Amino acid sequence: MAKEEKLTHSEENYLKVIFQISGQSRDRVSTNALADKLCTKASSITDMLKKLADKKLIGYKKYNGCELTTKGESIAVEIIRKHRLWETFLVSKLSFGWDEVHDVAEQLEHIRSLKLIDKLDQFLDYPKFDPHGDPIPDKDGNITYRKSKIRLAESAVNTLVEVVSVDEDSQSLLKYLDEIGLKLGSGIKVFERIPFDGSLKIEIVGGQKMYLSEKVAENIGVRFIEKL
Amino acid sequence: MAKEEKLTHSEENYLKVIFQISGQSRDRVSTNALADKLCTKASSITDMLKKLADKKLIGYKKYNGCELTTKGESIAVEIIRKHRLWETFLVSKLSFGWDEVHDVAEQLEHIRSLKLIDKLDQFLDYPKFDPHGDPIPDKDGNITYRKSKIRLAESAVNTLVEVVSVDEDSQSLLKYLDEIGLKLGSGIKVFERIPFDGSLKIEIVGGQKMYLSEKVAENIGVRFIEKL
DNA sequence: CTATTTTTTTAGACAAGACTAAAATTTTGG
DNA sequence: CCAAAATTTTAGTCTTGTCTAAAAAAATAG
Repeated sequence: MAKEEKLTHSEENYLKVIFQISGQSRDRVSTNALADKLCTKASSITDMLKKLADKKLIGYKKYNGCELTTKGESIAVEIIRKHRLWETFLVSKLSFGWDEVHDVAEQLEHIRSLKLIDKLDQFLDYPKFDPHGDPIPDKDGNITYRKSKIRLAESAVNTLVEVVSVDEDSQSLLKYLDEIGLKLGSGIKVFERIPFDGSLKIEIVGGQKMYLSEKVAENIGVRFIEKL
Repeated sequence: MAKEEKLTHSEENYLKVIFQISGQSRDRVSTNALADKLCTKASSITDMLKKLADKKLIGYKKYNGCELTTKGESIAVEIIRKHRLWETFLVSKLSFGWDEVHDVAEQLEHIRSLKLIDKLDQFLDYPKFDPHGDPIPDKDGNITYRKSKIRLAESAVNTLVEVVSVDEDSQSLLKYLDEIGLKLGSGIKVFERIPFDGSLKIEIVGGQKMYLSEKVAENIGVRFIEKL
């Protein structure tokens, strides 16, 4: 049993965001990157990084960013597990839209209860993915990433791909995707990439032909299905 | 639309506890009573009462306790609504025991979402009472108290009564009631009140004959059924 | 390779919410 | 009615997490 010093919501948030920014590759995370994502000033970040380093949750070297320790990572993953399970609950049981769950889940992810999350997981029948297509870590913190996932912005032209995830951070993006009828599982035919602005000429299978900006395409995860 | 200044968890807790202590009769609440219930020092209470008074959530006069304003009361009732709905969720959907829900609900009651609570209410099919038998305020803040409810400690001898509520504050009480097989809806035959310590000789209908201490009997709400 | 720009850290301040110790007020008991 | 006891408030301190402004280090450009 490690010492179960409990963290504040704020500390938990920092760990979560460090995890998210560092990505699968576990890169070191810069102070400014955190300030951006957390909407605070760099000086506040520095303060907190010192505290987290004291608690052995991150490695931190002045002017050289930080990275999670094993302990810090396992806490971060736990928070992400909670976040994604709650999102799943909100969508599948309370019929929230996928664009409405993020803010509420940001609050719910900090509820402390040994029992609650496992019961919720069970109640939801052990879902593997959340409403945005992101994998839900299991009880032991294992995350099974979809190895074949790429960004729509990077997919080749003249291919058919399937939408497997969308970035959940922006409500307005999700609303827009809703409007154009793009969902998880949708097929997308990629016809052409416009050199000028990187936008894509596509067809949502069973739906409309249209152009998607590069920025939108960067926030959509797909897997390759076939050449056209 | 009133100004929707949002309150901290702490402020919400104060309002909730002021409501609970003042009871149906809306009595003024003393500083010490709050300190006891909130497990803080009286000086901390004074500080907070000043803040709440500034925000017009309570009436406060030095050395004379406080009482909720209309605005404060409606916020308190909202928190209680959330608390009781979450408890109901935990017990009826996640199969928590009635003795396990209080602490988690104390956290969940502070989740802020316009939509969440109404959706939850709907999901639970608009329950009228929580797992401890307390009434759940409706969307508009109306609470329908059971007018016929008395404390078991005060019920007459040689009567049959029905358990309609138990105080939820103490996990150990609830566990004990579980052990002796006492539930909401249980019938209790009250045979005798021992003058020495106020304990009661009872029979749980369909269960055992036994003695209940006065302290336990004070925490059980019942309604009269018939004379024996 | 130095000068400027960018990033990061330090120093000092503040608000929230708690605490302790001491002072003030109210209540109570003879 | 006055003295002791209980309650409540004030004053000053602490921690957490944020901020601004200024200093320090690193990165970049000519």
